[in-house]
Amino acid sequence: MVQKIGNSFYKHDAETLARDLIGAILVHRRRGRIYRARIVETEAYIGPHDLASHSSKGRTKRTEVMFGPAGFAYVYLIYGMYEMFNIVAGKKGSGQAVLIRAAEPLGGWDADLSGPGKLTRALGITRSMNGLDLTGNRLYLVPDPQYQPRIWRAKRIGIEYAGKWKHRKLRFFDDGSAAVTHRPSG
DNA sequence: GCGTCGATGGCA
DNA sequence: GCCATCGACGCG
Repeated sequence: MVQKIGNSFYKHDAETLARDLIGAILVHRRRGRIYRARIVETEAYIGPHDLASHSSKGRTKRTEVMFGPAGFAYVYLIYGMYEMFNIVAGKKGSGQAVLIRAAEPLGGWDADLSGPGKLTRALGITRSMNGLDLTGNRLYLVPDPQYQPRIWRAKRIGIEYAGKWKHRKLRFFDDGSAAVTHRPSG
C-alpha cells in the first residue's frame, strides 16, 4: 500500500505543487468503487496578485476555500455546466491553488480525462466536495516515484482577460501523454 | 483539421 | 455580463 500524499506536500507554493503533481495518482473512492488516474496536466494560480486567479477577486463566498489551508479541494462551476477541480496550495491565507486539467485512467478503467470538465465528470467530482480534506479517505493523491514524466510548461488556458499574466508559463504537462490539452505547436 | 458558436447557471 | 469548457457544425 503506497503512502498517501500528506499535508506538508501541499504547503509548497502553487507553481511548485503544480509541477510536482505531474505523474502523481489521483484516487477517488466512490460508491464502493475505486477510481485511479495519473495526473498529466496542471495549472498554477499563484495568489491574489495573479489576475487569472479567482483569489484576485478577494475573499468571497466562492473563494473562501482558496484562502484556507493547503491540501483541500476547491471545486467550482464554470460556464453553467462544468466543475473544475483544484487543490489549495501554499500557506494559509495566500490564495493559491492548482487546477487539475487532465489525467489518464489507471487500473483497467477506461475514460476520457482530457480536459478539466471531462475529468471531473468522469471521476464524479462535484461542488459538493468543495472544501474536502485531500488527506482523508475519499479523494486523495498518491505519489508514483517509478513513473518519470517528461515535464514541459506552457501558458495557461482560457485566461485572455488576465493582462500580462496570460503570458506566464504556469501550466505544466507530461509530454508523453496523449491526454494533454492545447499542446503548444512550437 | 481548424475556426466559430451556443449551451447554461453562478457570481460579483 | 462575464466565465480556469466542451462538442457540434461548417467548411472544401
